[in-house]
Amino acid sequence: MGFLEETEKVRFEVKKAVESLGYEVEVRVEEPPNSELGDIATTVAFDLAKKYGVKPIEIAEKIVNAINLDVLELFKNVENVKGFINFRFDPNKYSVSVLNEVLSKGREYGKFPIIKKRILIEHTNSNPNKALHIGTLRNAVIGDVLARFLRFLGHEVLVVNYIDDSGSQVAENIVAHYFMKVPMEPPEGLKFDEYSGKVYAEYSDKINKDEELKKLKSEVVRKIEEGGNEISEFARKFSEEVVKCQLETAWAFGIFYDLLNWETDVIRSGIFEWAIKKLEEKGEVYVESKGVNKGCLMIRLRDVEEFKNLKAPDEVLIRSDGTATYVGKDIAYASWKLGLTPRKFKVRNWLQQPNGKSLLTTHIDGEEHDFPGADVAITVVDKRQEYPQMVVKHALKKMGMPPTKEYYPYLYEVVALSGETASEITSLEELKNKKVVHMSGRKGLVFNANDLLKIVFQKIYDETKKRHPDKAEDWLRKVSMHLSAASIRYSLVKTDKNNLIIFDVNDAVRLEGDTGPYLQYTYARACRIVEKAGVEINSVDEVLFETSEEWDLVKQIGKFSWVLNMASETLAMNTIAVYTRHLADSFNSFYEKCPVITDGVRRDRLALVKSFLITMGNAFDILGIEKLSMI
RNA sequence: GGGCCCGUGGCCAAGCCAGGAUAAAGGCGUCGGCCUUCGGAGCCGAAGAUCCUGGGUUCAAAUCCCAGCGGGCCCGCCA
Repeated sequence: MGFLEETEKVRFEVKKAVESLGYEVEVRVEEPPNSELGDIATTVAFDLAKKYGVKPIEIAEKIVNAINLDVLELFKNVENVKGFINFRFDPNKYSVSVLNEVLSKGREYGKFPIIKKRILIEHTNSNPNKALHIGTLRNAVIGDVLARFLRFLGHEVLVVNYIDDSGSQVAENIVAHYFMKVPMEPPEGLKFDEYSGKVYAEYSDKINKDEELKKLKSEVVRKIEEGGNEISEFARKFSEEVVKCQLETAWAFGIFYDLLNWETDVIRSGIFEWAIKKLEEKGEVYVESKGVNKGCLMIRLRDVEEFKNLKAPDEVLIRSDGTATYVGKDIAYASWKLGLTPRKFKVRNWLQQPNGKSLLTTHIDGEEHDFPGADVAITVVDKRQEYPQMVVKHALKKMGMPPTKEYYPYLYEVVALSGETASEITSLEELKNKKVVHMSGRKGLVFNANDLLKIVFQKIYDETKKRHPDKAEDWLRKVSMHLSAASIRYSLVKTDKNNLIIFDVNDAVRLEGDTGPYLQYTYARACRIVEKAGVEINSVDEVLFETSEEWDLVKQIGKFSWVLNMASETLAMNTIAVYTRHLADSFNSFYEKCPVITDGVRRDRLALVKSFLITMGNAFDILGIEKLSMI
């Protein structure tokens, strides 16, 4: 069995030994700082020392003597080192066990028993009036990896993308196109989503600084919400055009969805109305009679402990002009996610995705969508939206969300630009010396995901062609595309979600070191060995490993499910990316030192290479990295 | 005014939530090696760190607590 199972066995045996000595304590196991000391360790002796006033070294000695090593078949010994109790694997036995586990489980390797849940993951959530940029891409990649991961573990996962088609951003584009007669045709060379982003940047300020146009915008929002009129039809068509472009970008990165939820449909389905009524019944909303929010429907939040110190904790749900705010609609939408509302969306098939699955979209003319509600609703949103997400969470509680349900805002830090990159894309010299430049759609200061993909692709294509001058153009393009997408995905997911990413183009096109191409290169060179060996191998009886590189690789492979188990608790997807790189590092060191094919084929080493490929492949599936046998 | 996040070699960064062993992965960059054996997008080696500062808790602190400093963000009839 793998590391996860063996740590559990050790924990159990240590606990038994401790109890046999008449003590009671929680036993924790960990990895020693270096493998000279052992493979699994516990500091339980120190805990007992504190709790019972005994000497750690002495109690550790007693525990070691009380442990029945016969039960721990894969271990060679256990010893007391200054109070630390260290277990050491028998390398041959553990290697055989790990390799057979991997070879027999294949694509299932890494899974562990779970309590299966229905999980809804919402990600991407770009306003449908602009192209995806590297910030929304971080959102989409994190969400996609989460979805792939939770599916891999065996959960039932529904991936949705919320289309904010009734907000003020789209309304501004509609004012520009519909009333100010800005043409709908993008100029040569621009996709529709890129074009609409430019129109938004150009007209947003104009509209908001002009009272007449602002009134028009408010009217547009109202019309869009009402539906069944010329403006709402026009707006839906506009948004659909943008969303199609955004989807093409997402697909290029291997990101797919199950359902698109349109904000206007939150209103038209009656879900919004239901949610407001529910809050009214509970006495949690009121109409403001004075001050800046006069005439608005507010939700009362001043009674919530964590909002106590805010200047104005109550939040607007319906504006004085009768239109709904984003938060208002999001509360209603969240009540649907968790199955609190009896109202249903109507949905229909919209597009066929390149992964073969069709994409559903909410639509007024669709069929009723049968979704019983998720146990857990994960919303991937950037940190700036923490406050409104908390509002949603508390509103759900006020509506009577059962404690078995969980609303989980999955927060991550944004992507900003380095001064260098910001000044390059805007030709504004003054930005050059800044360390951080935040992107802004309104200012047109954004780095689009497509543009990044093009730049990375060019670099990778040139490199691939140099290495394979005789390969067909089709192959070169396909492989380069997979490498480019993986490269960008990896760079976005390997960083801790709480860290601000300062994006710099020069760094983004790197192919060496801690990069996606490095991982895929490693995978491909392992494929070459298996191919050349030409020997089927599905199990091993014994191994003759004698190098530390072989042993390190076995241990790394064995740790996969242990890493996934931790990730399932923290939902920190970067830990899976970091593990995957460690795994590649171990393989490359092994590769240099340990030939598999010499006079004949070393069967044990070949089994190790195959096990590596299976493990790495499963990790790639979770990270959304294509498994290429040649790059 | 209130709140959240980040601070680890020149730069980027793992580890922090669940504290341990002589205090610390990896990458970029710098320097030196390795293609007549499975792909050099690789490997091996060297130099480079007051883990922001000061207190505290503890047998043990990069990790937990408190205060401060520096950077980013949120508190809108935007989303």
